[in-house]
Amino acid sequence: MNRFIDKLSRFAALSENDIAALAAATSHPRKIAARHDLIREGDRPGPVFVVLDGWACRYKILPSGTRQILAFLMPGDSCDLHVGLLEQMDHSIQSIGPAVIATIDRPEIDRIMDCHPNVAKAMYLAQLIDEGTLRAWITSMGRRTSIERVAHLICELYLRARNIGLINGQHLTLPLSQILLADALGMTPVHLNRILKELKASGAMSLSRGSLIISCPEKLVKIAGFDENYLHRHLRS
Amino acid sequence: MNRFIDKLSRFAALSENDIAALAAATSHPRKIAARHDLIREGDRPGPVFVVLDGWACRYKILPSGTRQILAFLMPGDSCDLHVGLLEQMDHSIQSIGPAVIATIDRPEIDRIMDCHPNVAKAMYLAQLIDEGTLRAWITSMGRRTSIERVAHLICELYLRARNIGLINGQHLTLPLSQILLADALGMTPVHLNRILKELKASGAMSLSRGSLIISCPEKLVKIAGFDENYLHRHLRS
DNA sequence: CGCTGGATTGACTCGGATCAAGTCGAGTGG
DNA sequence: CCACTCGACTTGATCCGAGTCAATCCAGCG
Repeated sequence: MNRFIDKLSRFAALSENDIAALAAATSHPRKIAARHDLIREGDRPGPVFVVLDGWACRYKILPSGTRQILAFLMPGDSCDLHVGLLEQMDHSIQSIGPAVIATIDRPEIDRIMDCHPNVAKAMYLAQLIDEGTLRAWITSMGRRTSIERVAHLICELYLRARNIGLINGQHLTLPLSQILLADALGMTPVHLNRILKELKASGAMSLSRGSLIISCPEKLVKIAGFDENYLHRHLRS
Repeated sequence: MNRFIDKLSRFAALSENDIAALAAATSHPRKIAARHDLIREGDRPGPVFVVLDGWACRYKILPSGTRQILAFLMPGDSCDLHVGLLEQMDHSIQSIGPAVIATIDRPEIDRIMDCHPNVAKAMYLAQLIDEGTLRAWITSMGRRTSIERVAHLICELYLRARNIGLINGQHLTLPLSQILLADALGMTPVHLNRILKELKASGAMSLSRGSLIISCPEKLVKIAGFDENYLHRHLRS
């Protein structure tokens, strides 16, 4: 099972040949320990990373020492195609738990993009969705209250996880500590904890020790003011 | 003078031929009134927009009616290459003042990207920088205090404007009302006004009626904790 | 000259940060 | 098997940055 291929297959019709090329490119993944930096801000970008299993995150550390998480990478997600054009990274990428990561170096990426237009199309779509997600995060941070923001992120993670078949029933295992979530949401862990309590009390959802249960999706969506359009699950035909 | 070509020329060595193709593609721009939506959230994306003169912004409106500005587009900036792949826009784009906008439709973009690899490279770089900017905004909203956030945005706008030759001396004309800036920074106009007063008092900068003067760049950079790396002005050779 | 939208200032409120103690659970080693 | 440790989670008390509400000022303009 290759979640990267699964994901791209949902974005474009891939031929046997396309799939074989992707399988070959990701056929030598590495196992990565938890909390291991794949690349750090300031480093010169190398190959493209593809998360085959486990979760990772993009983040920045500020002069004051605080951290802002910029994105969560789930199984199947990859980082920018063209990073190789840059002189240095403007952020870091770290595994969250233990993970399985493939790397595809620049010549191979270029070859795949040239010879497999449908793969290229799928990767462009993935990138557009990532960008839409960045914009949704800005919107959350700027204009949503903290309970809306938390609910919104949970909606996003739930839908993304469901897209790649990570859900059983209404239950999802989120390998994210409250500290991690707080760093993603731009708030303190203390406050996040209280908000989670509030969400639980409202009957919308509960999250404890990595186990997320959305007891009332409608309620959660309503609290979040969630509009899934930015995840672009309906594609242009 | 074509600011789009100027900008791309700084990202890759363009041949006469490359430049001619870009000039042809942007040879029939339209004049757009102030505060005019080029495209709205939910619309089906059409051609790629290129801002030749004037400023524009990407934004989202929330259910509560508040607005979050997601990016400022300055002369030379364009919007995503591959939007055409999407079924609908996840945000809107609006001119700020009167603007001159060219549109390049999908077949032509595809042709240019295919036949002019250096143009393609330059556009990929532009996109990577836009993405880095989105991440910098998330970092600002999540982890910077409001004075740091304001100073950071001003640093960014100043540098970007300088890159495209919009500066005379230390003076820059920003066609942005305090309301617009507040919507970009995720704060209220009232509070922004007080922060601007504070920045003026500190001797770092002053902004009045669209006229920005950075009286002490070092001070401003220090307040912002500004690191320009995300603008990627030094390119890989 | 009056209208209008942005800029400015003051008074008050409140969401979320900060500081400070715990509590709980999973490993770890004796 | 139990004590110890370490991180994450929880909860309470207090403080402050920023929002809200409201009045006023000001410049451009029909």
